[in-house]
Amino acid sequence: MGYNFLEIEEKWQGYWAKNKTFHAKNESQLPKYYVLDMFPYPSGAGLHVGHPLGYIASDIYARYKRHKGFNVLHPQGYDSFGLPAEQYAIQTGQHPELTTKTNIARYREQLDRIGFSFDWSREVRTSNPDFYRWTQWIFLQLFHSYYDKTADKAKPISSLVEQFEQNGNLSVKAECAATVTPFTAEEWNGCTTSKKEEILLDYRLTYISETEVNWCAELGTILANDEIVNGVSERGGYPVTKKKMKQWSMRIGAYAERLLQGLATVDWPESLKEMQRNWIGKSIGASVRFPVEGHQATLEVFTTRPDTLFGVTFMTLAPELELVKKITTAEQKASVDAYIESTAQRSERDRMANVKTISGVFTGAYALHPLTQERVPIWIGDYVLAGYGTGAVMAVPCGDQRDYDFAKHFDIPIKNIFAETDISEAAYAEKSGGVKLQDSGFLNGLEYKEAMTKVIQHLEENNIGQGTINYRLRDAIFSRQRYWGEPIPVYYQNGLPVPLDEKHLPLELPKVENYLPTQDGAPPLGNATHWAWDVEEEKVVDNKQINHETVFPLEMNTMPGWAGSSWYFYRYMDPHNATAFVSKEAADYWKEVDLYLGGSEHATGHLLYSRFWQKFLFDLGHLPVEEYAKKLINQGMILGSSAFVYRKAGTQEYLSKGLIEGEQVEPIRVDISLVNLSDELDCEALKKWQPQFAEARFVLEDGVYKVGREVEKMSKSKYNVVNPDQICEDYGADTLRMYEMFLGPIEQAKPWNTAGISGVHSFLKKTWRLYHPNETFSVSDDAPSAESLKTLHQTIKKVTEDIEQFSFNTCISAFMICVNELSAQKCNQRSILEPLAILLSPFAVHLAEELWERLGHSDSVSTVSYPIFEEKYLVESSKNYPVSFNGKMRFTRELSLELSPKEIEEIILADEQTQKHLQGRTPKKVIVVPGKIINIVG
RNA sequence: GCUCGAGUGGUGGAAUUGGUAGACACGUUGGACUUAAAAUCCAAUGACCAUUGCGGUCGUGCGGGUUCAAGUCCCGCCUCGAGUACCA
Repeated sequence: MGYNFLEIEEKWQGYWAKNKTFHAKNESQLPKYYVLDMFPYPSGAGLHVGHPLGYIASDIYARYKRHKGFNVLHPQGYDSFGLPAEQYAIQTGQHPELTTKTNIARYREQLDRIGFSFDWSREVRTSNPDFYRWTQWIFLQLFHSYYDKTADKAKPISSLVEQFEQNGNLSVKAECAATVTPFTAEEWNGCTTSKKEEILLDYRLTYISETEVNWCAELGTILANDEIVNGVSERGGYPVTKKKMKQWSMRIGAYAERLLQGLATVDWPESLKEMQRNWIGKSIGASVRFPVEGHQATLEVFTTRPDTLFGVTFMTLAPELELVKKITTAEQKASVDAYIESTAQRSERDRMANVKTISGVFTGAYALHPLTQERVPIWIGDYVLAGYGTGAVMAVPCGDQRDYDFAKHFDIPIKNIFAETDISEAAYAEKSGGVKLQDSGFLNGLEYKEAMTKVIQHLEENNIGQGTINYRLRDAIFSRQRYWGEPIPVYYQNGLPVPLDEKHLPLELPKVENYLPTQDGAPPLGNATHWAWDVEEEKVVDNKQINHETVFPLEMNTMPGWAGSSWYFYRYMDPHNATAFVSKEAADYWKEVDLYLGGSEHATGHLLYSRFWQKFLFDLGHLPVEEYAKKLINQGMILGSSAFVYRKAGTQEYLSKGLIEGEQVEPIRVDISLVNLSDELDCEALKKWQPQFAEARFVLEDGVYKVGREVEKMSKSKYNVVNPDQICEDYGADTLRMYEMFLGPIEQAKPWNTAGISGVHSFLKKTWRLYHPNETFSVSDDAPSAESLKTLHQTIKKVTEDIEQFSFNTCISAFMICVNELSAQKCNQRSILEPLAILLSPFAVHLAEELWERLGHSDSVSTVSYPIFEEKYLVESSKNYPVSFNGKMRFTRELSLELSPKEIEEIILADEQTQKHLQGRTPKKVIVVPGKIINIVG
């Protein structure tokens, strides 16, 4: 009877489904543990071997925690709204709802085959109305809230209204739009309702405003900063330009400081935290106000170097700034307009490519230096970004390289305020180094640090500026001109958004004929005929009924992909709740995610937005903790190994890899299924694969055609996809699971290489044979040998330590050593083999179940809580046994601790160098290996 | 440019965190079993020298340093990967 993995795996997958083995309960006396995977986008291509890597790792840990006696929540679901799902639908010409459904079914089939211990009764899909109802609900909470800077938390907007009614906004410290002007209580109370609404919109945590956005015409939508990579869209790689549009945004900036501080409290990879810190981009400095000569206007700038204020010789504004048009003089108007025009047309990518070229125009206007009253020319230049700070800088060419380059380029004077420095070649940008200020009025003779304090104090006393902290993090744009997303639950009355009442949720996505995105940015929901809100009937009605008195148009933008994924992990706790997004009891019991596994590509997207929503919902008292993921591990990507053939330029002749040296060849990707494990190509199969190879002639080396290899991302278009189903078919899911873990550390990116899989597979066969020594199952009830006990205990120790540290590759090595040793010992004792089956069960999940059953148990091994995983047992069993050597000094390192003083002396006397080193002192501990002293302590 | 991270056999990767470098696996070579193949088992496998007997020398990207002891710590380089990109 051999190891029939196909039969065994099918049997146990059926058993788990039937018995709901992995069903987690919300009531339990056991301690809880929540293991979460980042849920997948159900794209059309199905899973490749890279996708399950993280799921396997988290599954092992979840199963391990169950054995340790925890009530484990290990759910799975689908992020089924958003660009990837929609793009696939567009490509295949099918409705996204349909493609999403079929894709999910395919994913589920593939996932089931790998034997995960997910509790599928808790499955969520972000595109289900039951789910997005609560996404919309959270949106409404944000709409009805503002950020109180004094209390440093979000509060209901009603409490802001109360303050306005009593004191206006003069004493209110709240996060708001930059354009807010001060008003008194009288002024507020005198406002019309719609004026009040307009003002409140500047304070709401989600708000609508005219903003400069990243427009991607190909995708027909705007994109958030984190959806743009290298100036092109992350998805598809299409060009992106700047465009002004009315958009919903999320005031994530209000949480910048807390998002930064919170990182210190979570166990996340340092590199990922660093990415978030950089993205938030905190900088400390000052705001300084420069009056504009001959205008009412004041130019406010942010600078990290207020100490260099006396070095200002010009100002630079971002060309997009409104103020530019107001202050430009008649003579300069033509050139300024031309410059504004040319920068507006440049795509993001052009901008990035031309970072080195210096461009700008003088506006003709002058600012007055707030300390010296000198006239300072105002320029515009595209090296100043409209979106950062106030979109204006005070230029100090002697202290900043960009200002220096700009000044040199346009022949603007440079004033050196740093004593004894040479700035003939470059600016002096150092902050330290004992350089003193000169030509700087009351700052003369001071160094960086003192000058900073003194100048900020001076600015504040004279009301020309103040110490300020600035963040790079910008508010997140929340509207997408796409069909496949959550409808935003608002309608428009008098041009102002009015939220729906909670009781009307979900606002369901309407059916439309044409869901394709448009080039001009008109949302596809514009095609919906049934998309108006009747406030009297309180329901969605036909567009024809819009009358702007009782029936109003509904919002046509939808939410971005990150909306649903920003809170889904709480829905798993209580997935069927119809009255709350999660019940208080469920949230209090499960509390937070204990272990979160996913890729680092979400560092500045999902992982930041979800922390923002978490903090917001925490502020409002809906959630028990401020950070939702205690520990996070990034799994590295599994890459593909593409295969190449080399066509001699202009011919049908294909050269084997070793023959291309010095030849003019063109590498062409071929499907990796046409290549065997030794990189040899099946030439006949290639001819049939694609017509372009039908006439191919192959030039062989050593009788075979060798292909070239290159490691790159796994993708259908690169013909390098390895399908997990095929691996399961050939070797079994247990082999797949163990091999993926054996490949290397989980955090590391690594290419898939099927060549090594036989090692893991034969390990499983060997394990099987351990229980079936003569082809039939047989274990003995005799007492185990000391040797076998030692092997088992060493394995328990090593495996436990390795699982705790997520070092699954070394853990599997330990299993291999264990089984090899037990085989050599001809061990067949139940008292060894039974614990071994349990130990193996998080890894070889199906095999362990089968062995467990054969050992005579009627329950599932997955649910067994066994003392071998308990520390008490572990400590006792983990004592190291002496290892004997045939030398003079037969000690293990552990034993050397027990050397008597006399023995230590003997060892020292035997070694001249040691005597010299010790100089008569007596060591506490001596560590010895055969023939050598390797450590002396004391 | 800036910020992280990494460089170890033919290959993937270990190394108790300063203590016998190369665990485990793949690959390769030889052997056993077999009519044969597959499967399985055994042995060898960092390089170089020696080999009837022991053994020896060099070895963790490069160059220095600390230490009885360095893949691991410090200083200076080189290469690769990731993130970010005029952030004032």
